[in-house]
Amino acid sequence: MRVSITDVARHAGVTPAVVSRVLNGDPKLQVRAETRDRVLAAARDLDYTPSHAARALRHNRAGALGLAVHDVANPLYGEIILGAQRAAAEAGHVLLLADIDGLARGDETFHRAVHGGAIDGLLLQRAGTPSDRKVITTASTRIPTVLLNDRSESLASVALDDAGGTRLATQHLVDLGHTRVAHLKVGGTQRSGQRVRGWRETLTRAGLSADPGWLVAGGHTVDSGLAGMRELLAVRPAPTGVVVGNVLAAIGALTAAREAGLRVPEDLSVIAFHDVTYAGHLVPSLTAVAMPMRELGAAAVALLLERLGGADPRHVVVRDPEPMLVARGSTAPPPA
Amino acid sequence: MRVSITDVARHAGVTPAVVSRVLNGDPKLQVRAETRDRVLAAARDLDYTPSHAARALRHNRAGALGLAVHDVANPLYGEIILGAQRAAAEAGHVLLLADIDGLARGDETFHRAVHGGAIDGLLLQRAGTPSDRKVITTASTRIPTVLLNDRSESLASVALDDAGGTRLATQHLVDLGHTRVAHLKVGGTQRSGQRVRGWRETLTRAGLSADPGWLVAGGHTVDSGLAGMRELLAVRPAPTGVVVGNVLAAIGALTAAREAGLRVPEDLSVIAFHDVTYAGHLVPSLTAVAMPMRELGAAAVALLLERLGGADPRHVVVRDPEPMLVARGSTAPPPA
DNA sequence: GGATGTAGGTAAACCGTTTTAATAACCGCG
DNA sequence: CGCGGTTATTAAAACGGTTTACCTACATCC
Repeated sequence: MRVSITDVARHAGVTPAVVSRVLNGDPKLQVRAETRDRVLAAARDLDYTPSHAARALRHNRAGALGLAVHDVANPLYGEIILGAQRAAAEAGHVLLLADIDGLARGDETFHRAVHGGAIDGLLLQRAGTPSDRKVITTASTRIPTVLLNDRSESLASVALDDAGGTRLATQHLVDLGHTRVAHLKVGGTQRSGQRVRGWRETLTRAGLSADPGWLVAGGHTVDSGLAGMRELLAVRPAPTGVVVGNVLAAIGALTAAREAGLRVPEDLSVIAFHDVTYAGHLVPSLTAVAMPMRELGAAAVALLLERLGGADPRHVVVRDPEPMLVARGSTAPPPA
Repeated sequence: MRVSITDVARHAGVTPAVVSRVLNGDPKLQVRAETRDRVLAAARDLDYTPSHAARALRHNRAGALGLAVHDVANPLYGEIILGAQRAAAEAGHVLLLADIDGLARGDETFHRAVHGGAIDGLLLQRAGTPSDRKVITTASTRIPTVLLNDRSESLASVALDDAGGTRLATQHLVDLGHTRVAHLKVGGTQRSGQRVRGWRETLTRAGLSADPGWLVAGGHTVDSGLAGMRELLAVRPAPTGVVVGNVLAAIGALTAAREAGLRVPEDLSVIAFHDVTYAGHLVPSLTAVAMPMRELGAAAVALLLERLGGADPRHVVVRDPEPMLVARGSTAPPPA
């Protein structure tokens, strides 16, 4: 049996009201120190924990946040999830995980969770698929929603300093002496645009050309990077360095280069946006720009809680810590 | 405002009781078809969804399951999480994510979630750290708990066919003609023992020696694989093939071999337990035994639900689909 | 025509907390 | 001694469902 507040009350010789008010520190409560102590002792003795459901019912808030992503198994999302989970726990909220593609397949559980008030707010990592739209409309009309890695006019959102990170990556290649630098971008989202901007600006500022032919669409999977790189390798004049918008895509890009008989970094330099633990163990080891994914997740939770507090939706860019260049073996000066 | 069951009742001209019983399909309810239709129509028109909290309070079960892992960002765990999440959703339960190391650091949120009845049961992927013990004692006395990738006498548990997978990997090397096959095991857990058994049995059955010197402890990180492999490379007589207990450790092992000037697979064959999407893009591409991680997650949820239904704890081994050999470029016949 | 049955509901308690308004006990004061 | 003012505590409603027991028509049967 659960031990309820009534049990504690009986044990302490008071009514449930007193127990509740003591335990929650009601400032309007006047109570003798001795009574307070009896209540606290009883609660401790019985190992009392308030019922989550009863609280949720009474307060009309669940103390839970939802997190919906496309690919739980993607290590980058994993970092976001970790950051979000910790921040939520710190704030006394639990984090509930959902799978966007599952949801959109008419997953009734999610609908019930949102409309039934099982979660107070939603973090959403969309990827531009049709599923996203469905999920957003289901959720955002009922509960505050925060977009991760994205920007929106109507909803709150958090993003990384995509432009800054790409600038850093591009500048690294420029500093090495590259004059023909391509960009394998990640997709058609807003953040992709920021990255393109970072790439273009850096080249322009260095007096170099940002040839549109060097801007090719990849994706955030190994295969999309492979395909994008194959495409890019056919472009003339051929670039000597490429900024890849995602670390998994970069792995595919390395494969494509190898297929084409190009040596990395001697013939072609590759630098990835995002870093992963094993990047240093690839062959060649992969130079990357590490982005604060964990902090992104934490910031998203903070923003969501802020919204739950009644604040207006806003857009936040996570710049702390800054994007960091991790120079490894896949970048070098261009061939002479 | 939320639309409550009372609103629906008023709209349909009946009492809340009828609405509840119609919507939940109470077999003991006698109702005219016309009335039933009115109720259903009202519920649809008002877009009614029952309150999660109220149900949870009344039924004394939350409709939520907890999943606690050590490393959310680990791609292997990601697969488990995905499988569990989908299975839970299918069964009408939501999945709640927790971070074991966070929990053990005196995370009050988790304690409140378990003791407050926010989750009905817990899936736990332990790793043999002291944190695990704390979490287990917190949870398992209050709610049914299922151990993932492990075995226990007192608790329910699910595991993979670790012995079978290792047999498959070892046999692959034996078939290629290797006679000196080492095993870089993953740790001190029960499942590690199963793998050692698979390795030993296969070699013995082939009339080969399972030299204790060829059994070295690694781990499930890149670094632990690196360290373990360095150790193994000092052993004489040197093995010509090695079965690595984890794919991340295998990546570290490849690095160690490269450091030592060994060519893979010409001088040394490496095969990993577990497969990941990018394994084919490593250099050399990594031969691996793919294990049904997603199904493991799903089976764990099924077992937990079974326990919630009152069944006794039992141990389940997920054998469907079977471990599958994915032959790639890191294995070849031994040097002549 | 009174007992019996059955279809079609309804009333009310209950789950565990929180919170507001009310009340009892006590005190000093005139 | 009766009154106002604290101080300490309580009673009760409310949150939104579910469920059991009960009630009311109406029809049936002998």
